[in-house]
Amino acid sequence: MLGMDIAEVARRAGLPASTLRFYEEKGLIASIGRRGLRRLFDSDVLPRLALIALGQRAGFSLEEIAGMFGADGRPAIDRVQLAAKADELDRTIRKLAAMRDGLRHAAVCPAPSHMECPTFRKMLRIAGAHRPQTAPAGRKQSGLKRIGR
Amino acid sequence: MLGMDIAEVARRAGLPASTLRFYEEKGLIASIGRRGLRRLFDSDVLPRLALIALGQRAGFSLEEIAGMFGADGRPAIDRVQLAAKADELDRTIRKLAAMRDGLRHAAVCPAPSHMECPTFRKMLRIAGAHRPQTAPAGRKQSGLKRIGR
DNA sequence: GCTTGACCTCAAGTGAACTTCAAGTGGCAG
DNA sequence: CTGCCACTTGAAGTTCACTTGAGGTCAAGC
Repeated sequence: MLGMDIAEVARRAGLPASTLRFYEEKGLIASIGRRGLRRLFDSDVLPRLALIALGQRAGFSLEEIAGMFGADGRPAIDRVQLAAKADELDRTIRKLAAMRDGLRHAAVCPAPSHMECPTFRKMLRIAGAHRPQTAPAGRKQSGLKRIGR
Repeated sequence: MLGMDIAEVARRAGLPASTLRFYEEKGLIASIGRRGLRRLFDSDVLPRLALIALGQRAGFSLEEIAGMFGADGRPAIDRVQLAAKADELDRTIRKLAAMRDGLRHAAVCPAPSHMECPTFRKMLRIAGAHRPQTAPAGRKQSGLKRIGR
């Protein structure tokens, strides 16, 4: 098929065309040429978009994701970075699980107010604990964002 | 002690004073008065801030969190909403766990490129699966954000 | 009495990730 | 050839959660 146009990529990836153009501008994807004004994309853009979506879910920023593609255009992901992200993800999962259990308890808790429930207060302690004030200027952006649209 | 000033609240909560002023403006917290120009806060602002932090971690927006406080100023959180959020959190956790396992595998995978690894490709499928294009205009903001700073 | 420093207000700026808009272009049907 | 319409562009706008900056006030210390 020698190249899909942006509309087809958009349809197949479930993303608006504007997002694809935005990604191209950011260097996350590349078109293989034009037909008239229209971008043509190789079909390998689809797994690449899947990888981008994956990276986003895993908490990488678009900029970080862009850095994961080597010069050859194929993913060249640093294995150390991957392991670090996995560890970070693991810590996040633990916190979220504690949170989920707390929420679930609060949803059925017989205490008249959530504040009187020991489980709820415990959850507050977990949530409030150890916030390292490492934000000197302009959002640190190392953590997870916008997981699970 | 009849009221801490903003600096003390900031210190105890580990938040900058600007954030506290911002939260007050948004109706998330309230000062109990002034000493001169300076805001005074009751000590109950601290658990309240913990609850706000918790809500943020659990994926609620500040606006949603503001809606969780009843007229009496005490948390009046809808139990149905809590359960729904717990379920959402649970789905997110499952995805993240799959992701973590995939990342962890990729970090040690012997395949020359990640793309040639079946586990990695499987992870891509998980990540790329079923994106409901429910984003008509201007950020939906219902998902998790900024978990685990 | 003057300086200092911590607070005050209000407006504007930041950053990520997009979306929206106005104006222009290209290919194809009629 | 003309119209149409889906596409193109670059610039500007949007949202969220804050932060920063300018200019002001006030209580305490020297």
